[in-house]
Amino acid sequence: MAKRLSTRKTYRHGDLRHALVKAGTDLARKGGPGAVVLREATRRTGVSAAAAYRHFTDHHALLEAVSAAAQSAVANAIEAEQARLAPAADPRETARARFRAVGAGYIRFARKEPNLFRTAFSQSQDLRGVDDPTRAGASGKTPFRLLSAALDDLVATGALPPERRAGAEFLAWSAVHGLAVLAIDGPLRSLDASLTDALTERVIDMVQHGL
Amino acid sequence: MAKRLSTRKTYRHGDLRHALVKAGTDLARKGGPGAVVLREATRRTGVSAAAAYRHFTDHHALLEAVSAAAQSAVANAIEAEQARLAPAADPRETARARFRAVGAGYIRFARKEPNLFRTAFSQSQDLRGVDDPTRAGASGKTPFRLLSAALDDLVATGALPPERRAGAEFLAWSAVHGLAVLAIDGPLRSLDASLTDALTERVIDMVQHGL
DNA sequence: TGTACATCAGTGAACGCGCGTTCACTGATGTAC
DNA sequence: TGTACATCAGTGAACGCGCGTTCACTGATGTAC
Repeated sequence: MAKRLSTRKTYRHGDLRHALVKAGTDLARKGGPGAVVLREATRRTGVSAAAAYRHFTDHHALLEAVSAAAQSAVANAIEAEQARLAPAADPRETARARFRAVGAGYIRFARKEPNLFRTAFSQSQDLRGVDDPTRAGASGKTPFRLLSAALDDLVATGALPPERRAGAEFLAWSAVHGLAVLAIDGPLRSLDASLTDALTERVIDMVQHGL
Repeated sequence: MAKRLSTRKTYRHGDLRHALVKAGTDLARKGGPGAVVLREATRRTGVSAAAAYRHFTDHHALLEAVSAAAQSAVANAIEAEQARLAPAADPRETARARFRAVGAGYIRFARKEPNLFRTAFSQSQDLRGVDDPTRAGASGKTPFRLLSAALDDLVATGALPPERRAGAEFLAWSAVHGLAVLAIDGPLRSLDASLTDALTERVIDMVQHGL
C-alpha cells in the first residue's frame, strides 16, 4: 500500500542531513561559500529553519559539510580525468600520465565550477582532513590522497627518484592550486581560455621537471 | 592661534577617505575581508556611518580600497625583502637573488599577516589591476610588476633565455601563491614553521629550474 | 579688511532586511507487552 | 495481532542583532565683492 510518502512533506524527512548538504552545495555552486545560508537551505528542502539544528550544531557546521562535499567533487573530477586516459604500454608513462591528470582535473574543476572550488577551500584545514571520507571521491581518496598516490606510482615505476619524494605533494599542490586561483580570481580571469590551457600544461611541466 | 583642531572632532575631518581605509585595514588585519564592516570603520574613525558615503559609493567600494591597500602592503614586503639582500658582484647572481626575494617576501608576508593577505586577494581582479597605483608599494610597482621586473632582469643579465620569458610571471606566481595559501589555510598550517621555510626554498627552486 | 553667500563634508535618526538561533510544541514511528 | 507508550525529528512563532543605506539637516570653510 502507498505510504503517502509523496504527500506528507513534514515530519520524518528521512535523510534531511544529506538533503541540506545538497541544497547548500547548490547554493555554493551559484554564489560561493557566502551563499551557503542555513535558512535558504532549509527553505529549498521544504523544511523549517529549526529542523537544521537536529543535524548540525550551527550554521558553521553546515558550511563545513558543504565544503567537504565540494572537496569530494574535486576528487571526483580528478578521478574522471584519470579515467579518460588511454592506457599506455609503458607503466612509467602511465604513472606520468596519471600524475598529470591530477593537476589537469583539478584545474578543469576550478574553471568549470569556480564557486564550488572556492567553497571547497574556503575553510581552513589541517592534516586531519586529508583522510576524511566525506572529502573523498568515489575511489575513497581525497584530492590530496589522489596526488599522494600518483606520486607514489611515479616512484614505484622509477619515474621519480625516491629521495625526491618527500614533501613532493606540497610542491605540486602549490603550483596547481596557485594556477587555479589565478585562473578564476586573478589576472588570468580576463584572458583567453586557450592561454589558460597552455599555462596549465606549462605549470604541470614545471612541476614534473622541478621535482 | 590654535585652530581647535584637536577639540573639534566633527565636520571637515580632512582626510576621512584615508582614515576609513586605514581603519578598514586594521579590521582586515584582525579578521580578514569579512571583518571589514563599514559601520565599524566609521565608529573607529569617530565619524557617523553616513559620512562614509561621501567617499565611497557603498560598502563594496570600501572593501575594494582596503583590498588594494593590502596589496600595496604585499608590494612593500617584497621590496623590503629585496632591500635586505647583500650586494653580489655578479649581476646575474644579483638578478637571481632579487627574483627569489620576490617569492620569499610574498610568502613571508602571507605568514606574518594572513588576514591581510587573504584580504589582498579576496576580490577578483583582472589585468587592469596590475598597474593600479593604489595597489603599489613605495617603488610604485604592484606585486605583479615587481615580479615582472625581476623576470626582466633575469633576461637582461642572461640568467633566463628570452624565449622562456613569455608568461613566466604566471608560472612563478602560481607556485608561490599556491604555497602561501597552503601555508596559511591548508594542511601545512599545522606543520612546523621550519618545514614551511624549507618548502619555500624548494618551491622557488622549482620555479627557477622549471622556467 | 569685513560681509554675504554657496558649497559640501559632516550629523543623527530611522529604515527594512534577512540572518542565526531558541523554544515549547506535536505527532509519526518503532518497540514492548 | 492489537494496544500503550517512549522517542525524537519535525514545526512555527518569536527573538535580538548589526548590518548597509537613506534622508533632511547643519554648520565650518573658501570665495566674491
